[in-house]
Amino acid sequence: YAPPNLNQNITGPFGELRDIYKNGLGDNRRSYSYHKAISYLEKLPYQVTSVYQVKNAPSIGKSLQNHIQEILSTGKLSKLEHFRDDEKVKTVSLFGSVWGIGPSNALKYYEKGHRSLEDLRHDESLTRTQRLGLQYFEDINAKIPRSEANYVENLVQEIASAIQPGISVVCGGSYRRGKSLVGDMDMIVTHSDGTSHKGFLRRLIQRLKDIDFLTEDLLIGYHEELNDDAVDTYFGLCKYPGREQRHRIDFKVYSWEQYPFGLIAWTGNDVLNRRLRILANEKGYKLDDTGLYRTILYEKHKRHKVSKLKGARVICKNEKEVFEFVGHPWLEPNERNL
DNA sequence: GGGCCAATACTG
DNA sequence: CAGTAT
DNA sequence: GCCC
Repeated sequence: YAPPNLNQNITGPFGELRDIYKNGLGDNRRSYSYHKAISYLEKLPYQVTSVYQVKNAPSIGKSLQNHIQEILSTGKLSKLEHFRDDEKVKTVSLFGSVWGIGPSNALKYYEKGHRSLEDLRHDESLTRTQRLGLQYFEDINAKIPRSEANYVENLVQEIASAIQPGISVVCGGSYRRGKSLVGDMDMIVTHSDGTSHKGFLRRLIQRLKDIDFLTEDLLIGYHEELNDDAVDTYFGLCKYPGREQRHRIDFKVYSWEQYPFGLIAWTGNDVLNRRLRILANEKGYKLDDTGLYRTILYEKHKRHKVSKLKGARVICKNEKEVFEFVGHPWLEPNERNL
């Protein structure tokens, strides 16, 4: 799945702005607006040659229309040019694209006088994960061919099965959505007997380190077996035997009951996740990667503040039932590139 | 003018 | 607790 | 940023 994208002249600059707002300025909402517009534009079956063609497009309002108009008539986008010329914006945005460095620390490092990733490398105050993010900056940012993700999915499934028969490993994310290139690998793990997933991640990770597949840890979250709804999590880097190139890989282990929700959440895309959660909200439910729950309005005595709590869980045995329950038309994974 | 997904978990 | 990430 |  690799749509041609006939509007790269527009989505290119928009993509840069999206990254600047997200990584440099920490403005996720504005970044998300560009994200949605890009998503819409890159799937158009024709090239936009006049701003009238997007007059009524969803996610493209007054401001983005003006941007498109400017690109069509001048071939450039002054807003972006301005950012490009702004060393502070440019640098902070670059720093913020390092794994482990967010907008706040990106600014902090800039104000300390750093101007390049090389400068950053010499800073003593980097945390362990920031150092890793920096060390493998190129590797982490490199797209992964679909074939390699497929190989990893099979490899991990095989090893997982050997440890615990019946374990299921699925590679989610953009891989499951059918993309020909993926950013990272999101492995979703479960077991149909409802209990064998407990404590499994620790064993899997150990095994994957033994064979030199997992190389660096970024985040580990193992839980006690008593805690039923906690999700064991692992973020890290991996590589192929005989190769040094690292890839970002995540593991999430769900109970059989949570599995359909985990699968949806980790398959995405994020636009769909938000849409589903808003729909659930409107029906008086809360949706996340572990389940669908009745919303309980909880009136705090002080003030008129009303907060929401998770109530009774709705059982869904597969993704379809979740879509159906919240009232969203069913989408195959490869139709979820919204 | 104000909401915009949601909850959790790690790190320092 | 603030920051970061998913 | 978009959309009520």
